[in-house]
Amino acid sequence: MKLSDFEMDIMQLLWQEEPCTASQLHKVLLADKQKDKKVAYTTVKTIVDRLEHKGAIERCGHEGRAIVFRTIVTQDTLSEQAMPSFMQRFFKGNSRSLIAHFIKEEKLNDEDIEYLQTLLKNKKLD
Amino acid sequence: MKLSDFEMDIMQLLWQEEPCTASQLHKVLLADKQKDKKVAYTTVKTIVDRLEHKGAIERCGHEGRAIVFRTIVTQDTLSEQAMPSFMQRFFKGNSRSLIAHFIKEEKLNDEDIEYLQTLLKNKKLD
DNA sequence: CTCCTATTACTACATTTGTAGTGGTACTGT
DNA sequence: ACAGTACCACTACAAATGTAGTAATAGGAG
Repeated sequence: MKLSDFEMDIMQLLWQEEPCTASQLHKVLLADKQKDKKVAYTTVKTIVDRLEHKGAIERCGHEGRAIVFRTIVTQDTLSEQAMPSFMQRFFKGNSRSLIAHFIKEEKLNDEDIEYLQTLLKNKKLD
Repeated sequence: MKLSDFEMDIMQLLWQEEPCTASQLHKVLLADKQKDKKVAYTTVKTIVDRLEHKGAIERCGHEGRAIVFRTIVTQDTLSEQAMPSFMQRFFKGNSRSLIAHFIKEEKLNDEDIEYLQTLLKNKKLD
């Protein structure tokens, strides 16, 4: 399943807020600082419709007249599908340099670092 | 600068092969095992034109009648731009779980692991 | 019960993307 | 010098995407 950027944004919200209605999603989107972009309710609804059509989400009830949705696919499923091609495009499939990039560029606190170190240690033992 | 998937593929080739012409890129694409997909020369040329138009690459000479291109933007520049939104979409900006995902899912040999461990150690010292 | 409003289903449309054809022509081999 | 070919610039077009309007109506407020 391939989702567009905006579709992924909505999925992101749904994973956090589900089950919820299209207008709830719309409100969350508008409330979201960080992005000044305003979209109309119908725009969100269109994306929700497309997600439903693609089988990424489904109806699971009503709230008044509004339809309540929940996700069908998990975040992991989607990222696992998207990851390889993403890697390919940006790091020629070299996972080491991808991970290195993130370790260098992203903010990590000591706890994060220790957690990742543990992961690496376990990986080595396999 | 936002590049599409196919545009990124061509950039990938260019970073490896530059400076080179559209037909050289086409040949490399066709030669590339892994993908059975065949594209016409004109398709590649169209993408090259679009990349030029977007300012991602530029002409740097001729080879017979053919135009030789080279990249303008670097891989780092592009991935740095793409990364935040990618992270956002797939990992809600949580770099720790992104890195964890890759450590768990990707193949890494002992040398890779030791390299990454060193990086983490240095990061901690900052 | 009636009216207002929030929602829905549907339609619309400009852009971007993937994909390729066409017509013209600058080189190249003979 | 001529023909063939490879390459260019331009155009085309369907599908996907971002974005939103419209008509109809179910539910809630009074």
